[in-house]
Amino acid sequence: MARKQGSHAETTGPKVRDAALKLFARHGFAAVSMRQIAKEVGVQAGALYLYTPDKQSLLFELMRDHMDHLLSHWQVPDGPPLEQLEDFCRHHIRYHLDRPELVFIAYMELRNLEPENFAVIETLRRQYEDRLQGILQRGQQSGAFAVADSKLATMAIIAMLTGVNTWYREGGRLARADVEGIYWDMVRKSVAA
Amino acid sequence: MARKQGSHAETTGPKVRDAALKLFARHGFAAVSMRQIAKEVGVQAGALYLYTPDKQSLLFELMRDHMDHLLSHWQVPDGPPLEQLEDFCRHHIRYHLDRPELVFIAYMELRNLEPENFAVIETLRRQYEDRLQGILQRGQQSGAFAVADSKLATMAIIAMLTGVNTWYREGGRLARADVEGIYWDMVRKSVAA
DNA sequence: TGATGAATTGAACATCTGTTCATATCGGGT
DNA sequence: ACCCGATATGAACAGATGTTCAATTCATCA
Repeated sequence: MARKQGSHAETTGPKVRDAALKLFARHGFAAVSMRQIAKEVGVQAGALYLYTPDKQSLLFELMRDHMDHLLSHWQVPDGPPLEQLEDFCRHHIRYHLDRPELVFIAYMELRNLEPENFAVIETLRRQYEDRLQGILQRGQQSGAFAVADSKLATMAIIAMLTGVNTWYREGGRLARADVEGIYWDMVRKSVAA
Repeated sequence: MARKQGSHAETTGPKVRDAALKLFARHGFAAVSMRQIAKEVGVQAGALYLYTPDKQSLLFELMRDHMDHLLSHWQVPDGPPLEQLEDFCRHHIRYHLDRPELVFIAYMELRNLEPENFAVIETLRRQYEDRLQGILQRGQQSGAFAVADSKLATMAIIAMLTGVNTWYREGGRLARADVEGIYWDMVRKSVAA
């Protein structure tokens, strides 16, 4: 046995990525073996190394691409701080509910990154936080918000919004739009002047 | 070689628990081997089985004891909902800042629990959430709060408060009391009528 | 049709995994 | 001083781990 029928790098490559995403999210990076990923793809373990230099890179690239996309997918819009904050909150929830596995990995597997990789992800995450903090600071200056500490408020809001992924289930009691609205309402009030 | 000088079950038992706590928090359950735990304790791997039936129990008992203690350490006090909520928030932050490792494990290692163990921890966690939800519901009825959905608000508040562990560092810019006060202020406003 | 390179296998590597157990030594009570 | 149970060792188990590589088959283009 060797090369399989219908085999293509353009097909197998994404499959490897998807399998890793699914299994890392479900069982955790450390608990998933290369052989399990290979089985999910429908290939032998050795073939994975045509698509990734090693297991660590599989995790790192998943996280880096996620953060890159998160940052490029949304910019702070023009407008008053209150509108910017609403846009941030609604986008954050929508984006996170659309990608529960990537979000889960990005928050859970930081400690499994090698130091250099960790530093890269930390920088990207920090950029995202800084956008929110900027909004809060400008709103504080303009009198639209009353936040005692913009950094703490940033962390508090992000933690609160990201938490939606721990309980939201498709087809549950609340629709996405409801969730979005209720969270935004809480955030709005929490920073209100 | 066999039994070591100064060996005592009352000494080694807690050491095993502490080593597991420290290493699980730092590297994750799946990434830590029994031999690493043994090394941290200063003992051979086989000796660990004098103190735990297996690795899974080590994790489960850590989590169960944590949740038991969390529940017994605080009850909803008498008084108006606003005061109950403040007590909850301040206690939650204090309790969590005092036990960063246990908290981290309790939130990160749920998926590494075997189904029966997971069910036990889920029940305990649910009890804790229900206390907060009860406060919010009573406040809603009395007109003290305006929460669109008490379950969602419960999850939002707990996520926000627990998030303090991701960024707070001892000796940083803010003292614990400051953090407690600022978080409480945000929560109070977020549910305000 | 034939050749070339891309895609994959399957075996092999050394090392690590959780757990068990016969054996040995230590601590404390008599 | 002696003994027994508590406490530990260290070797052994069978299997899993990430990764490499020669060998092999397939897809594609001349």
